[in-house]
Amino acid sequence: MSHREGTEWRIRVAAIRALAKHGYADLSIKRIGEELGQSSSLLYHYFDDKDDLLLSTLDLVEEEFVDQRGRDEPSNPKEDLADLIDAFFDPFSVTTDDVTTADEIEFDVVLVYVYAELWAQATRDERYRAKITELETRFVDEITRTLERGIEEGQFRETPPTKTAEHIFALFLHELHTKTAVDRDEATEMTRTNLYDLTERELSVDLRNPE
Amino acid sequence: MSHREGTEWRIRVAAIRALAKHGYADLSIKRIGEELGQSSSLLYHYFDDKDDLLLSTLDLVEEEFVDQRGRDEPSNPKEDLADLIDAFFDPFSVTTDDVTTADEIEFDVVLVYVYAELWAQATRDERYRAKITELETRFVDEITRTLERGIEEGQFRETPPTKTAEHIFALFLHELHTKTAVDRDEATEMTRTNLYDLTERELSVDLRNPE
Amino acid sequence: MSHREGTEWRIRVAAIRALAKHGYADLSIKRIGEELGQSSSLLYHYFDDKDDLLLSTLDLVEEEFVDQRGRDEPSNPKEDLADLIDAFFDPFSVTTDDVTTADEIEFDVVLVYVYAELWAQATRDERYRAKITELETRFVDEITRTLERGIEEGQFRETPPTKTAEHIFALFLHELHTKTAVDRDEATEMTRTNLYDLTERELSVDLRNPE
Amino acid sequence: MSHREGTEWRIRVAAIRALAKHGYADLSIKRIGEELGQSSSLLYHYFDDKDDLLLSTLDLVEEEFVDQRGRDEPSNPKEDLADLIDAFFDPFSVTTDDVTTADEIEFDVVLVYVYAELWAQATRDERYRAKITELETRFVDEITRTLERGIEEGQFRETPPTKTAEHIFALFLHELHTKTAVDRDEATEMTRTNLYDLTERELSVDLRNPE
DNA sequence: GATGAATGAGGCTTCATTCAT
DNA sequence: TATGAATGAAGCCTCATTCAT
Repeated sequence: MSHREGTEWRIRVAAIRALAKHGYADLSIKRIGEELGQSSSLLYHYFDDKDDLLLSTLDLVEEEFVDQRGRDEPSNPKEDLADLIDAFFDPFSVTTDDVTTADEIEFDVVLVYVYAELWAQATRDERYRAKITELETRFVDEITRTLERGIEEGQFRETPPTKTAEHIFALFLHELHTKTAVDRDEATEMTRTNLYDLTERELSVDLRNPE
Repeated sequence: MSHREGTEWRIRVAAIRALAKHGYADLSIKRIGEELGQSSSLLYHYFDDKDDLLLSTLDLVEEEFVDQRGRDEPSNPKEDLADLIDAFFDPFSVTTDDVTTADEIEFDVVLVYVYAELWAQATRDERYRAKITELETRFVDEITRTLERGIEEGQFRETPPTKTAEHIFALFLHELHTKTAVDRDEATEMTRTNLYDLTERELSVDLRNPE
Repeated sequence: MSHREGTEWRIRVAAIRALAKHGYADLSIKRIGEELGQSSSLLYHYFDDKDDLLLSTLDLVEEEFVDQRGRDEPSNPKEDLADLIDAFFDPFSVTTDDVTTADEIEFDVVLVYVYAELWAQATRDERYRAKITELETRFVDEITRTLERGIEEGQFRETPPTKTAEHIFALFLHELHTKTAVDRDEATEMTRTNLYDLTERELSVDLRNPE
Repeated sequence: MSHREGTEWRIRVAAIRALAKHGYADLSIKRIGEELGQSSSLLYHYFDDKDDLLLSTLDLVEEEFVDQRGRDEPSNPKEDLADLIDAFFDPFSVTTDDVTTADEIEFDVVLVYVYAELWAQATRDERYRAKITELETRFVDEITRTLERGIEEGQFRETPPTKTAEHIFALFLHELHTKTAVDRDEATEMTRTNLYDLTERELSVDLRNPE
């Protein structure tokens, strides 16, 4: 995949890693250069300015997401839904401390943290908001389509797919938030339970016990 | 109430307003001074440094929250739950643009935006994380207690209160996120629906149609 | 005179000296700080930015000019004209090398060099152009008024005062230019001759030989 | 004419145009590259560094000047003087705004603006001063020679040619200055008048009314 | 002949903070 | 209590230049 090579791509990756490590508020051009292992002024050959680079970072998050999603052919809705949930929850097995400290974190882990990091910017900058909106729309759409397929195929109970997809996404956010921003261990334990209860009730399907 | 007066309190309020207006990443001592209408060096008489002030800001968020909660005697669990939900959703009738632009925003509106603003910091700074954790614990506890009271009084169906409270909180987060960080109107419309469906199903109570 | 004191005034003076020493193109905030003997960031307490400071510099040139002019009561037109010419030519007894090297140059000498330095900016920046225009207008007006007085009093021959004043100013520019920008010694020697010939012919008065 | 071709010549032209457009203080290698439409690093094949290029730029100004002058055989001194004056005044029919904005300005127009731009540099850099000195000497010499021919042929009154030539040049400078650096319309109108009065008086010849 | 990658130095400006008053 | 003066560090970005291709 050609877009996974070249200096421009390396800079974007460095920006993402630096963002995960230091956070948006403490992210400096200098630190991106350090993460890159090259002169910080180099990035001005490839991006207009800091904002341009950071915005493009969100494109990379999306590209990765698309690549990851497009990898497997959709087949069994129930399994697809389970996979999607796992893919979302997996990164959180890596703790925040690891992310802010370690040097070599797997990329999909880092991406989740970057996402959380840029929420706050989306509140004030419409460019960030537009990108994040698109990303989430895509994500929720994919859940919705999986639900629809399951309903068509009679695997899931009939339920308003959009509403249920949004509900699932809400529980994802809860997980993301409690894992990254607070120390409420009892809460994080509850997310999956609530998620499985939800699917059970809404879809009449139990994702926990694959028979 | 003594803690609502004096220069120290005014500084904290100014910090909160400046935080809501500019965001954590673009919050400077100078801007707090501007919001305060006094010299920025004044705050060094009352706080050790910027961090100290900002941290103390979270105390104020908590104080306000406590005051607000403690105002009314708990009475009817169903009504209490409905009030709690309304209190959370109300601030979002004020748009993000208003918050970042206007000068005189009602305080409880500002607080919600500040809260979203500080999530990201909590990821990296344990002091923020501790405060936010405490705040959320308190908030979820209150929901839990309300549910427990309702169950005791037979107003709600028997349900694991902690789990359900956490589920309600997840939907609160969803609302907070979609209202502040993305333009997904269809999503924001769905939050309340999901919330009411949840209470109906879990608690066998319909908060929408007070008979 | 109160405007001749205080940090703001000292900064403007430092800017002027640095401008004379290094020239507009090589004038940096750092160098102004060095000339001032204080931190370069200090100037941001008194001026919005570099441009603001430099523009204000021209105000100082004007203030000095006004003060200098307003010092003596106008009396004898012939003597006044001679004084005015001397005041303009005097600074050029200090060579360019002195200005760019020495530390303590008399202020009215420096001002002339600053003036030449900012011409080029006036071509591109209307704010500079406006200030320089005003300054020159004032200067030529004063020459004009002196001529008018001389004509009224019968000391000078009847001549269109505006046109002659402008002609005199043209010869001033010639002096300024040849003294600062080129090594054409024969030209500089000729300026005064041309100037005296002009007054003799136009005004029927010989400024060289006060009888 | 070989010196009017090739990449080196194109680079010099680009430098001149960029100089006229942005001014010396804001002239960067990058901008020259943009004006050239090629990579900025190209110029390091033809010039040692920025200074070298800019200095060579003045050679081009001189070459153009020489070409322009050498074009016609000197014939009638009176007509030659009139032509010379016209050639100097013509470029100023193009306004400063045009020069700093438009893309395709006639070359002799641009040259005048470049000349004014480099005065300030000549004050501090002897290499610039040497070139500008030579250029002006040549220019004034040509005026002087024209005057001498006119005197020899009896077309002009006997007058010290050097002094008068310098006086004419002073009025040229006045025109250059008022047209480029200030908004003093009344002054620019007066320059020609003064110039014609001068020739009439000094040379007993009226350039305005060719009978 | 021509380019794009790369860099270190330096540009302007904002920042958090201290201090004397 | 409150302020304005003052500063050093750091921020983002542009610059002139070199080098490999």
